[in-house]
Parts: sequence; C-alpha cells; structure tokens
Amino acid sequence: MTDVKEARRSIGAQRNPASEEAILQAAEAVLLEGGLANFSIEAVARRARAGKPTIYRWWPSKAALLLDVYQHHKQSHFAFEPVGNIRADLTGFLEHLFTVCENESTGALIRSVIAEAQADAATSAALAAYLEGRFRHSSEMVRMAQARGEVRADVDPLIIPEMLASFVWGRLLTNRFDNVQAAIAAVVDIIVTGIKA
Amino acid sequence: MTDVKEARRSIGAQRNPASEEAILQAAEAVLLEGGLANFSIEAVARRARAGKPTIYRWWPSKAALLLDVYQHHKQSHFAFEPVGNIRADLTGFLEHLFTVCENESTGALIRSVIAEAQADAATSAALAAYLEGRFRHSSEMVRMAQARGEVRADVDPLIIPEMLASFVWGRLLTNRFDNVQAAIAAVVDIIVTGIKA
Amino acid sequence: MTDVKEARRSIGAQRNPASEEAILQAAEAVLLEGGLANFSIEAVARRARAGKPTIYRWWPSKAALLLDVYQHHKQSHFAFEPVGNIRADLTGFLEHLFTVCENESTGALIRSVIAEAQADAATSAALAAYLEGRFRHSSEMVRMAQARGEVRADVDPLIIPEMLASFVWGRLLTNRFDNVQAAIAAVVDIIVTGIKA
Amino acid sequence: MTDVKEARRSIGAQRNPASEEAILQAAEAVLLEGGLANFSIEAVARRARAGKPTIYRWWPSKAALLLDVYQHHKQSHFAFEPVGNIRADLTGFLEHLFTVCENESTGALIRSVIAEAQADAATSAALAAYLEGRFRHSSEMVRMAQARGEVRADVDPLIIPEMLASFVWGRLLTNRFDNVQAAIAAVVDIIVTGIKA
DNA sequence: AGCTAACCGAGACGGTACGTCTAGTCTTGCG
DNA sequence: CGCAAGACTAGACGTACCGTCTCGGTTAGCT
Repeated sequence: MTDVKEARRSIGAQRNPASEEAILQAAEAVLLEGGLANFSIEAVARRARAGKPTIYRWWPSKAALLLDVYQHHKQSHFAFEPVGNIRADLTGFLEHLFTVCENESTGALIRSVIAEAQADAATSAALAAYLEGRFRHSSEMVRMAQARGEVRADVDPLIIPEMLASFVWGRLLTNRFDNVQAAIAAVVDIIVTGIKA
Repeated sequence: MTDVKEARRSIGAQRNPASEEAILQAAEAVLLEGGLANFSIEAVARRARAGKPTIYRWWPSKAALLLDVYQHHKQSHFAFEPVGNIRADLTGFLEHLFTVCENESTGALIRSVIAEAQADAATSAALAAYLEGRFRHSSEMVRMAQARGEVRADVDPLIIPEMLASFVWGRLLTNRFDNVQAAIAAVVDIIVTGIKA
Repeated sequence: MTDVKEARRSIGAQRNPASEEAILQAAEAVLLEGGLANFSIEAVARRARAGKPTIYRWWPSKAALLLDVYQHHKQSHFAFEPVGNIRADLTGFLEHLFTVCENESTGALIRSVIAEAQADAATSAALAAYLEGRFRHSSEMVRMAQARGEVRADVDPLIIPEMLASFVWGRLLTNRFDNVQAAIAAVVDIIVTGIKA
Repeated sequence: MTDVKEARRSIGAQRNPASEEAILQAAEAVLLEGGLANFSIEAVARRARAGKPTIYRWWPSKAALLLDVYQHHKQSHFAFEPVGNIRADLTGFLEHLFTVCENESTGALIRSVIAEAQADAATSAALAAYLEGRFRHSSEMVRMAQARGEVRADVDPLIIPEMLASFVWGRLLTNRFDNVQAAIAAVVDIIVTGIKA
C-alpha cells in the first residue's frame, strides 16, 4: 500500500489499468486511515493523483467504488475449504468469517459497504446479490453433510450459512469481538445439535 | 407528524420542551422522507424551524440525534411478552422483531442508527450497550425455559436472542423480507431442536 | 450553417479541408447559439464531430479559432466603396460599420474577439495589427478628400477611421443600438465640420 | 494590497464588512497578478481566506464581483474638474481618461469588466447604465460651453463625451498607448473645430 | 425591581466535498 | 502522418452541509 508518486500518462482512448489500480489502492488506503467518515472521492483522487472525473467515469458513486475495493481486496484471500465433518465445517466456517472480520482493513471495508448500502439502493441490491451467491456456495457443505446422512434431509441448507454469517455481522457491526471462541463453540453446538440426523 | 408552522419563542433560561419535541419530530420526518442520505442537521433545523445551535446544544452529533429519535420512537411500541413455551416464545420473539423491522419508519431508523455507528465510535458504543441490555432482558425467556426443564442447562441463555436478532438484522440490512414466515419456522426449528433438554 | 451529420473519414497524412471547414462552421454555430460564455473547444469538437487534438493542432488557442472564424466570416461581406464626397463617404463608412455590427452573428463574433483579446496577449496583438490595416485602408478616403481640397491638409488621415470605428465599438460593446441614424448624423457633422478646408 | 493573514470570525447573523473588504481586495489582487484569464472565484476565496459560499452569497457571478471591485476601486480617484474653456476642458477630459486607463490596475479592471460584459447580459446592462450616467455628467461641460456661446447650440452635448470615451476605450482594448499626446491633440482639434460657434 | 445568565430563531462565517464541465495532453487504431 | 475518438490529470464551477459564532430578543431566577 504505497502512495503513487510519479504521474501516470494516458495510454490513449482506452481505460488505463494503472489508473484503475492506483485509484483502488488509494481508496483502500484512505478508508483505512480515516475511516468511513473521511472517505471521500476527493480524498481518493488526491491520494491517487487522479482527476475526479476519471473516478466518476468508472464508478458511478462512492458506494460503487467501495464495493469494488471490497471485491479487489477479497481476491487475495484464500477460500475456506470444508473437511467433511459438519461440526468441524461449521466451526471452520465461523472461524474463517471472524478472522476476516477481525482483520482491521477487511472489517472496516465490510462495515463501510454495509453502512453505505443503507443510504444507497444500488449498493443494497449489489450486496444482497453478492450475499446470496456466497450463501449458495457455502450451503454446499450442508448439502454434502445431508448426502452423508449427517444432517436431517428436511433442513434448508441455505439457512445455515445465513444464520452463521448474520451472527458474525452482528458482532462486527457493534464491535464486539470479545469471547469469540466461546461464542463460536456455543453457536456451532446449538446448530449442529439442531440439524443432525 | 405535522410540520411546525408557527414560530416558537424562547421560554427563558431553560430548555424549551416544545423545541426539543419539534426537533425530534422533524428529524424523524426528514429521515423517513429523504432517507439517511438526505438526513442533515440543516434539514432538521429547517423543518423544525429551529436554529442549528439549538440542535448542537442538546445533541453532540448527527448520530446522537438519530439515537434519540430511535429511543423516542420506541416508546410507542408494545413490549413482547413470553407465554411460557420455548418454541412459541422464540417464534413470537422473531415475529415481533420482523414486524418492527418491516415497519417502514422503524426499519429505516434502525438501519440508519446501525449505519451511523460504523462511522462514529460513540454511536457504536451506545448501540452495543443498548443491545446488551436488550439481549439480557430477552434471555430471560431462555432462563425460564431452563428452569422449567425445557432447555438444556448448559446453553448460554444470552446467545439465543443474539442469534435471533442478528438474523433479523441480516435481513433488514440487505432488504430481504421475502419468505419471512418460512425463515422464522426454519430458524426456530433448528434452535429449539438444538437447545431442548 | 448546417450541423455535420455524417462522419468524415481521415484522408491520410494531410490536413483534411473538410474537417477545417466543419470546425469553423461548428465554431460559428456554437458561438451564435450559446454566446461567448458557452463557447468551448469541447463544444466545437462535439458539434464538428472532430477530436479535440485536431483543433489544437491547427489553432493554438480558443482565441485563435475565434479570430479565424471571424476572418472566415468576413469573406462573404462586400467591401465599402467611397463615392468621392467626404460627408457621404464618412456617413457611408459609419453606416457600413453599424450594419456589420448590428448583424447578430457578426456582432457577436466581433464582441467575442475583443473580449478574448483582453485575456490573451496574442489575440490582442493580432487584433491591433488587423485594425491598423483596416484604418490604413479606410484612411485613404480622407487622403483623397485632402487631394481634392475638401479636407484640411494638416489633418492626420488615420485618426478619422479610428474615431469612427471606436464610436461604433463603444455602441457594440455596451449593446446600445438605439437612435443609430441620429448618432451617425451628429458624429459625421461634427467631424466633417472639424476637418473641412 | 496585502494578503489576509489571520482568520476572521463571523460577527453573527449579519454581513461581515471585514470579509467583504478582504474579498474585494483579494479579487483586485488576483486580477492584477494573473489577469482576467486566471481570475476565478476559487482563487479569490483562497487569497481572501474566505469560503466560496461567502462570495456567492453576496455576488451572484464573477461579473458582479468584478463590477464591485471596479466601483470600489474608483472611489479613490479624484474627479475631473472643467476649467471653463472648451478646448482645455476636452483636452483635460481626454488626458484624465487616458491617465486612468494607462494605470495598470485600473486599466486591467476596465478591460475585464468590458470583456465580462460580452458574455454576461447583466454586466452588460450595468455597464451601459453606468456609462450613461458618466456621459450625462460629463456632457455638462459642453452644455456650459454652449451657455457661454463657445459651442453651437445645435450640438448634442451627450455625443461629445461618448466620442471621446469611445476613442480611449478603442486604445485601451487594443493596448495601443503610443503617441497618446498627439492623438489627444488631433482629436480635440477636430472636435473643437467641429462644434465651435 | 433590576440584573444576569441561559435559552431561543436566525443566519453569516471559513471550510470540505459534492458531481459536472472544460482545458490541454496523450495514445490508439484506422486510412 | 493526419484523423476521430476518447482517456488522462488538473482544476474551476456553483451548491449543500458542516460545526462555530454572534446577533437581538425573551424569560427565569437571583440579588
């Protein structure tokens, strides 16, 4: 995460990837340093040595930029891998989510996107769509457990990741990261007991 | 919710309750009409026919005003009453929360407070403290069920309202209010099965 | 004065006269429709379906383009012809100038060039040089009158067109075109009386 | 003409004369240092340590500010006083105008106002109205000469200051200040000869 | 009864950021 | 190499709010 020092030149009548990259990095840096309250297009443009119109050309709103920073940021994260035991899988899933959210930069990003979505319908829709995809993907571990006979067949697989992710969001949004391990154990115990065959 | 038409005068060297009331009502009206994005101290002052310093004198920040509007608004809501059967209690609790959140004005208020808390530490702390009180209060129904022998003694009573409330927040924050009844039934079934003695 | 509808193709490594023409026409149209305040290189490029660099390649500044539009526009105007009587000549000269300036498009052009010259030294110099040529040319009618013995020999012939043109500019720049005929008569009477032998 | 160093505070719900003064002085300084091309509200605000809205609150446009700077600047100038001989009066009038216009700051101001008037109708009207007042005032010296019998009674007194002022404007707007004394003598000689009884 | 202190509506202040527009430069890809 | 196209940095435009301050007026409570 370094400041852009030397001016970039235009590369002609096409999007300049160097500028896009610089803007995304600057946006992330600004968000982390000043928090959501000090996150402004102007500040990002200053930091990235980019013109404001360049940002507005590619991102229609502050929220869109925020979402893009989030997507950009996620690519560096490893994906969670289920191991084939429902208790271990759910525990791992929760631990993964908490790790991501407790990370200062990623946590701030997610909080900012959620906050922004409360004032911007487009962001709200994008966030909901993104979440649905994640839930669908993560529900696979429940489906596999049902196939193995570990979990009751009448359980809606989608509801499990939603319950778990909502729990983590609740902690994230109110900054309560004390006793995380105990909370994970308690939640997993209740849910595993509640869904096992 | 009516606009303030006629000017109020000072009533001397003491807080004017009429002004406070007018400001709270104006704040709520502005929030509902324009959403969080258009909620500004200026707009509230205009609508309430109040001076900006009058607002700043009594509320240190936009977030504080928002929180106060929330508290002011809640007083008109009936409290949820447990009936003494854990499945029915949890179902009723969830239904109550969804009813509150699906209400346009209350939902917008809660969403706004949560969003504001992401940019303002004081609001965040106030929200966390408020939630802890609510969870503690609501956990009583779990404690009673444990006393009745309905629920295992090793279940942390506080975790149940947190799981349920987080689930509702997740839906609220991403505007997903479809199939609420089915979701309630699924969540309650898993949790009740997971905690029953 | 028609808009350029269909795209022109490049004609290879040489200046495209069609583009030059289209740019000049577009510049004139933009100036007339939006006034000097809305006259921009961007607007001209849009209207002419030309790239901005094409304009910058051939005209170093907005002022240069404006001057060129002016020159281009003038070619269609008939020249004023003296008849050999100093009173009639001066009257005709003034009437010609007023006719040119009262014309909406030409007047706006001259006003724009003068205004631009106040912010751009090159335009100022070009305008002064152009005027000197015009004055020199027009002073010929005074010189002829001196040769005929109509006008005193000690009168500087150059001062007469300058006085007359300045008077018209004064009216043009402050948009005062009422009682033009009376003004012409009064001015010509004073000057002819003042210079006659 | 010094920069404003220390911050000014608001003096309550009324116009702050210190700010007005600082803005006018800053505007004049910016105009002189950078010319009309670099005269921007932003630059004035920066120089005056004033907020842009403060400028826009009191001056609706760049042109209005320019006009106000001009008026503010004029107050320090002595008025021209006629002596009672028409040749001397006209000569003095012209010399006065040339002195004013040759002054770097006043000249640049007048040029800027005229240029701005070409793009802004309100400024144009204000300038025309201002000029009419000046002409009416200055025409008094012609009227007095007519009363003394020096000047023909059928001469329109208003046309004389207009001719003279237009002549000076012509020189000002094209930056031609060479041989001013000869030009004054020539113009005065023609007009005095043309109007004397 | 007069004085002080705090409140009120109002609105100006210096600022920051908004989202848009234009300036002038640069590169691409076609002809 | 010229052309249309359009991206780029830079910065001004005019507007909306921010949080602070003073004004002029009003009233409560103390002296």
